[in-house]
Amino acid sequence: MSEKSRISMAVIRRLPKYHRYLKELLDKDIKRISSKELSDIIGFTASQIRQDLNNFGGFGQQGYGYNVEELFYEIGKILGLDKAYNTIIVGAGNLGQALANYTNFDKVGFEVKALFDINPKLFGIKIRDIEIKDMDHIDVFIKENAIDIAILCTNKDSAQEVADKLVESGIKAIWNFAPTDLRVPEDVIVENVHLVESLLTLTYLYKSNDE
Amino acid sequence: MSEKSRISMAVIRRLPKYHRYLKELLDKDIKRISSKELSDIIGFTASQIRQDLNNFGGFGQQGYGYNVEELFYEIGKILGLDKAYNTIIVGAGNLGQALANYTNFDKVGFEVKALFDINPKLFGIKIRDIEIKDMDHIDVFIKENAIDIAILCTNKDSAQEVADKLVESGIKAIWNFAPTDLRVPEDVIVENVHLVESLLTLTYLYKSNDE
DNA sequence: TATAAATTGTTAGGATATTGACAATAAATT
DNA sequence: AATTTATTGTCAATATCCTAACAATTTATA
Repeated sequence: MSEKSRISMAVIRRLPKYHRYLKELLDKDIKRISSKELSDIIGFTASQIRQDLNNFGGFGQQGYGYNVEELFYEIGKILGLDKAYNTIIVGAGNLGQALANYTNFDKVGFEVKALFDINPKLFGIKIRDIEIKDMDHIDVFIKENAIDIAILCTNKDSAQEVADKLVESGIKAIWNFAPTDLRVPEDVIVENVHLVESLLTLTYLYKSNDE
Repeated sequence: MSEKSRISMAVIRRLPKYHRYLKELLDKDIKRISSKELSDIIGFTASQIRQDLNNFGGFGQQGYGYNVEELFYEIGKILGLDKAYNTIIVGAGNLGQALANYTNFDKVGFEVKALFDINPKLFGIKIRDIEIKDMDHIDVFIKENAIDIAILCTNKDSAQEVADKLVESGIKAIWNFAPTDLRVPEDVIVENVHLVESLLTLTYLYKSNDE
């Protein structure tokens, strides 16, 4: 059961960024890096980097720094990238279809097993070999295909209803693109991508920029 | 010029959420709301709500609460929604095209004036009357159409180069969907939507959930 | 109209997050 | 081999953010 995490969300949200930058270093064949050097490229203070990493273990070595390959691997493991994830996309509108086409997720081990929609006209259509299926059969599909993550791309009005159905079917992780907040049981994780909120943050900053 | 903002990012990122919830109240014809009631539906503490709002002025009234319509309007103004924005989408791949189709932005006053790409096969194609144009002519278009915001949907490798071009053309606000961090002058605002980072946050929490 | 109830704006206190400093230790240099 | 340099992990100090409390004031009730 969900033991209260001692790691703050601030730290957790920085982890993927470490992972991304370490991947770039790895691609450039850089073998080692100090917190100071990493600070220069990633923009966090060296102190913060050391403290963040130390939440999970002493990956570095005094006088040397961090081994890039090892650290990349370790952070990947912390993020859960030591396993592959089966996902489905619920809502096969523009955004759902675009995400089905988005291959950046594949790279890190996410496979989209199917899209679901309520519109019969879409049933059977394939996006990159991923078939759009009838929402009515989603619960069976989730169980038979060991789906870990549901990517919710419906409109605002259907989102909660669909989320309820996903939870009933045993889904424990929802990546929510619908512009609303979902009510789910405690043991279900929801990560929101609220595009409009992001855009309004941009306009706020844009506006404040020349005041 | 960019006077140092006294409002913390934590507050700024909550504003769009207030705006969204107030819109819902407005749609339900609710005329007034107290910080306590808002707290119950939005999930922040009443104290935080009052303090957040008070950064921008005393919108409430003792013994009464807040007038929903007024507060919605005021927060909209704070977020810069008292004007319309002209935008372009740069990179007409799946994501770019999906965003061109995404009508949720229109609702709050954003108009996509054109898409741009380097692929000649796409030139002239229209998404909802929005034409895909040749990237080579982007600078002229930006100036002639008073573009405020560029929505960057290229791949990682072209992102910086394209951003440079946008900045040269006078763009001061970039909504970045490319999975990389952009280097831009101080007076250019970048708001990132790093989908992979969001997804990895989800897997982290998912994994930690049953440990 | 007088009193009670509701609710804000704001101050102060507490919690959390970030940064600075440094002893401990490894690597590099002489 | 001894000395210098680099760099971590960690503790302490600072800064930021959030919550609790309450006087001031309005609304609702008697």
